[in-house]
Amino acid sequence: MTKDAIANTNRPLTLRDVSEASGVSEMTVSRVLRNRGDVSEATRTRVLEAAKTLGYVPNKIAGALASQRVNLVAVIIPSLGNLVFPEVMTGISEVLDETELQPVVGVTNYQPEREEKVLYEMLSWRPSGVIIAGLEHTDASRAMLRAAGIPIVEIMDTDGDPVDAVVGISHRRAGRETANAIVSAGYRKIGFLGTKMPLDHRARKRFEGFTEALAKAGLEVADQEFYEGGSALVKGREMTAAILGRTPDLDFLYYSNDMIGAGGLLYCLDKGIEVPRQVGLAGFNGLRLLDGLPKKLATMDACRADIGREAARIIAERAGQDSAGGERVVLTPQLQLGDTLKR
Amino acid sequence: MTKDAIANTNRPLTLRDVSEASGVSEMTVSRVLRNRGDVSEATRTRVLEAAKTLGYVPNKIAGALASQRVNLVAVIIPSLGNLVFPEVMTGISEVLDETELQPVVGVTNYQPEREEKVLYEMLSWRPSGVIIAGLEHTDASRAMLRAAGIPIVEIMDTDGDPVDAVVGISHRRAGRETANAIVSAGYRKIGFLGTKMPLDHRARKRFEGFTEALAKAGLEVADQEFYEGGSALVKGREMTAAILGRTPDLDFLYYSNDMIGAGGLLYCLDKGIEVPRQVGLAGFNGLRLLDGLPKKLATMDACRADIGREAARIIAERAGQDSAGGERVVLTPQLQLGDTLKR
DNA sequence: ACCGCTTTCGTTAGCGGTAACATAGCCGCT
DNA sequence: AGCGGCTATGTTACCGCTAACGAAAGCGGT
Repeated sequence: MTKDAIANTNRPLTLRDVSEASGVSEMTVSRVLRNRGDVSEATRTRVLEAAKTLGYVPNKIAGALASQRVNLVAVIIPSLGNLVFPEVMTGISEVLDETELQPVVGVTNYQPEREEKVLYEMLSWRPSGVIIAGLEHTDASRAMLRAAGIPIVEIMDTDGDPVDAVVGISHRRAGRETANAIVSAGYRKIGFLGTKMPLDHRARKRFEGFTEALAKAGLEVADQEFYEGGSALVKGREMTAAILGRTPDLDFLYYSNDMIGAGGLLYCLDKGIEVPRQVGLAGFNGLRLLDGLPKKLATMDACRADIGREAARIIAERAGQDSAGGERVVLTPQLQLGDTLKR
Repeated sequence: MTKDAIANTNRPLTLRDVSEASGVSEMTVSRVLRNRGDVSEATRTRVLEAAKTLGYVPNKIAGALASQRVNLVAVIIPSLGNLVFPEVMTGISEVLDETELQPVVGVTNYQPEREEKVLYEMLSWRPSGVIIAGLEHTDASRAMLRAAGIPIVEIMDTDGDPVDAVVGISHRRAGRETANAIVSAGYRKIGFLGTKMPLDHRARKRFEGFTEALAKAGLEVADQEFYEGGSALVKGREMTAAILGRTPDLDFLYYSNDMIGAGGLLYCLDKGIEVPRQVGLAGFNGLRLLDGLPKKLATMDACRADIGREAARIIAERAGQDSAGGERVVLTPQLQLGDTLKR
C-alpha cells in the first residue's frame, strides 16, 4: 500500500482523484467505471487499479443529476412487521436483481398522511418507478403519482381505480369465495374476527365480499369482534374467547388474517373444542407459518411473492421507454381447506 | 385549477418553473421551500401557493449535490423475514422521525458478498451514517466503512472489534447465562438445535458461550441438529422429532431462535411430552409471538427495539459535527424462564 | 502521400439545486 | 442629509458527474 494513497485529507474522493492517480481524464475514468464507451484494455486496468487502491466509491448523486437517470424504485408499503410485505419485497428483489434497478422501501404504518409524506420524500429522489400498496390514497398522493411521469404500480388489491398499472387480487372475491366454501360445507352460524378496518381497506373489502356472499345464501354474520395493535397471536386467542363466550353456538369463525386465525386455532385446541366439527376456522394470507401448527388452518394464499414479481416486471419493462402503461394483472388466489373446514 | 398550470409538457418541474410562476428568483423559492433565511410573509405564501398548484416536488438529487448534505441513513440488515429486524427498524425510525434523517434499508440475505455490494451501492449515495448488523464483514467492506468518513454503528452484537461505534448484546454471554440457568435447574442431558452457522455469527457465538458454560459445569452438548431455509416453525418440529428420535433421553433442548423453539414446543405438546418436567425448552429473541402459544417458551430478549433506538441516537447526535466516535453500548438481555424451564 | 475509417481519448456545457456574497430598499438616529 | 444597520431579495459560482461532440492517433488501401 503506497503512502501517497493514504496521505489524502479526509475529503471524500472524486473522479478527479482517480483521474490524477491514473493519468487520464475524468471522462475516461467515468467511462471505465460505468463500462460505457470504448476504452483500451490498458487504460481500463490502470484506472480500475487506481480506483481500487484509492478506495473510490462513485457519487451517484452527481451521476444521477448529470445523467437524469436514477436506478431506484420506490416501494411503499404499510408495514414490515406484517410478514406479508417482506414476502412481496422478496418477489420484487428477485426480479430487480436481474436489472440495474434497486428497490427502496418506505413504510407508512397504515397512515394516509404518512403515506403522503413518504411518497413525497421518495419522489424527491426522482426514482424510476413506484410500487405502492393499495388503491386508496389521499388526493394529494394521487396527484403526485400522476404527475411524477414514471411508471406506477399499485399492488395487493384490484378492487378500485388505479392511477396507472395494478397487480393484485380481488379481496372482495376472496371474501366471497371463502363465504361460499363455508356455506356449502354446511356451517350456518358464522362469526367474523378482524382488525378495526377504517384504514385496512383490503380487510374491509374481504369482509364486504364475505357478507355479500353470505347474504346471497340467506345468511348474515352472527357476531363479530375487532382488535388493533398488539401481538396478533394473542389477540386471536382473546377475541376467540370473547366471541365464543358471547355467542357460544357459533359454528364458524372467519379471521381477517392468518395470525389471529392461528391464535384462535390454538385457543380452540386448548379448550378442547373440536375443529372443524364443532367449530370451523378460516384465515387469510397463506402464511407458511401455519404449516407448523398442530392443524392446518384453512386460508387463501394472497400470492404475495407473485405480486411482487409482477409489479417489478412491469416497472423494469417500462423503465426508460415510455410505453403505454395501465397494465392490469389480476391473480386468483386458491382457497386451501386445510384441516379446519369440513369437506 | 388554472389551465396554465396544466399546459406544461411532461417535463418534470424545476425551481425555475416555480420561480417564474411566482415572480421571484429561484433562490427565494429555494429559501421558502426549505424554511431558511428571511423571506417576507407575502412572498412566502405566494411561492408556496405556486409550488402547490404546480405540484412541484423538490429535486433532492440536485439539492444534495449542491449542499453536500444527504439526510439518509443506510441501514444494512441480513433479512426482513426474520421479525427481529423489522423490530430494530421500528426502533430506528422512532428516533429518526424526530430528526431530518431518514433510514434506507438494504438487505444482504446473510451473504457477505451481497453485503459488500449493498454497502457499496448505499455509500455511493453518500448517506449521513451507516447502521449495519453484525461485526463480521469482508475486508473490502470494512475498508469502505472506515473510509466513508461518516458515523458507523454496528449493531446486534458486541463480541468483536467494531469499525466505529457498536450497539448490541453479548451473544456469548447470552449463551452462557442460558446454559447456567439450565444447569442450575437440574437438567443434565442437553441438546442444541439451530441454524447451520457458518454465516450466522450471532447464533454461533451463543452456541460457543453455551458450550463454554456447560463445560465449566462439567457437561457437554449431548446431541445437536441443524437446519437451513424453510419455515422455521416446521423446521422446529422436524428437528425436535429427529433429535428426540435419535437421543430419547435428552432432558433439555436449546434452540437458537424462538421460531424453531416454538415449533419444538408445539411438537412436544402434540406428543404428550411433559414440558418442562420431562424435557425443558429454551429459545432466543423474546419474540412477542410466543405470548400466544399454549406455554410460554423460555427465552432471552435480544433488546431489538432498544438496539435500533440507541444506534439511531448515535447517528443523529454525530450527524454533521465530527465528534469522537467509537461509542460502545452493551445492553444486557434478561432471561425469561416462561413455562418451559423448571424453577 | 493522401484519404477515409475506426478506436481511443479529451473538452465543453450543463443537470437542478444551494452557499456565499452582493445589492437594494427602508428604518431610525445623529 | 447622511450614515450605519437592518431585512428582503438577487447574482455568481460551484457541487461531481455525464451527454454530446470533437480531435488525435493508428491503419489499410490506392
